[in-house]
Amino acid sequence: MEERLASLFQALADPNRLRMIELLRKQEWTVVMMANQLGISQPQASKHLRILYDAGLVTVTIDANRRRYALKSQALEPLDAWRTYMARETERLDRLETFLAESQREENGS
Amino acid sequence: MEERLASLFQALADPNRLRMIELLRKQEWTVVMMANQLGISQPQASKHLRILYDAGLVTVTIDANRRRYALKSQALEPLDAWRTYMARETERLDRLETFLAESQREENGS
DNA sequence: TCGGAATATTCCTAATTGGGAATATTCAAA
DNA sequence: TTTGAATATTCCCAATTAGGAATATTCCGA
Repeated sequence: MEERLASLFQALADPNRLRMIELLRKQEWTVVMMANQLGISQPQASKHLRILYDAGLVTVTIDANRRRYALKSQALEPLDAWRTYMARETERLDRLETFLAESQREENGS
Repeated sequence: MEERLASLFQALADPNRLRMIELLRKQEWTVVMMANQLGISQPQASKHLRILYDAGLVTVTIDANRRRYALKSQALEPLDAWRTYMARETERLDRLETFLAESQREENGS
């Protein structure tokens, strides 16, 4: 269950990969473009993009000598769903806390 | 910059910690309660809660012998902000892609 | 005051990870 | 066909991490 979401978070849990994803918002990037933009080595760029690919966060288009990496934006949707879920339950918690606090005051007669 | 968000994701990048946060939606939990609920050892529960605490995701109330851990729900807000940011730019990208695709068709005269 | 419960911490180990360096592969261009 | 660019992969190392076991500390209740 949570393994799936945890591995999504794991893929996002690196500054360079977050920067990659943010760059991919705007356009497709090749590995070397990405490496230059981020100031990291080409192998590092390849590795991080591989991790994003394995996590289903990007797609690859083979274009002759190059690979064009693109954002698979719907891959971030589980994150939204989780936040919605959390927000809903947290709201319920807030109501519960209010209720309990009032009950407590009544019990204590104060 | 992204380091901050990356470390938030890092704190969430573990199934047990995700489960903890989900349990904390509903009520406060002590370490032993949490360990029993998740089927993990007490030290493991302590360690994971410590990580969540260091990430600013939970608060601790010292209650005599016990610690009551509670969710600090606003700590998840940067996540929402990032998603909003990403969604906005991605939408722009979608429009750009449509535009480029049309330009391409015009260039190719097809 | 003493025993037990609740908790955090430390030590250890196996696994994972980020980054560097080197290299193999593929493909386009000369 | 040869050269160079683009990319992925492998090997290596240092750092981090999850989990188990043991233990120290704190505090409540008998």
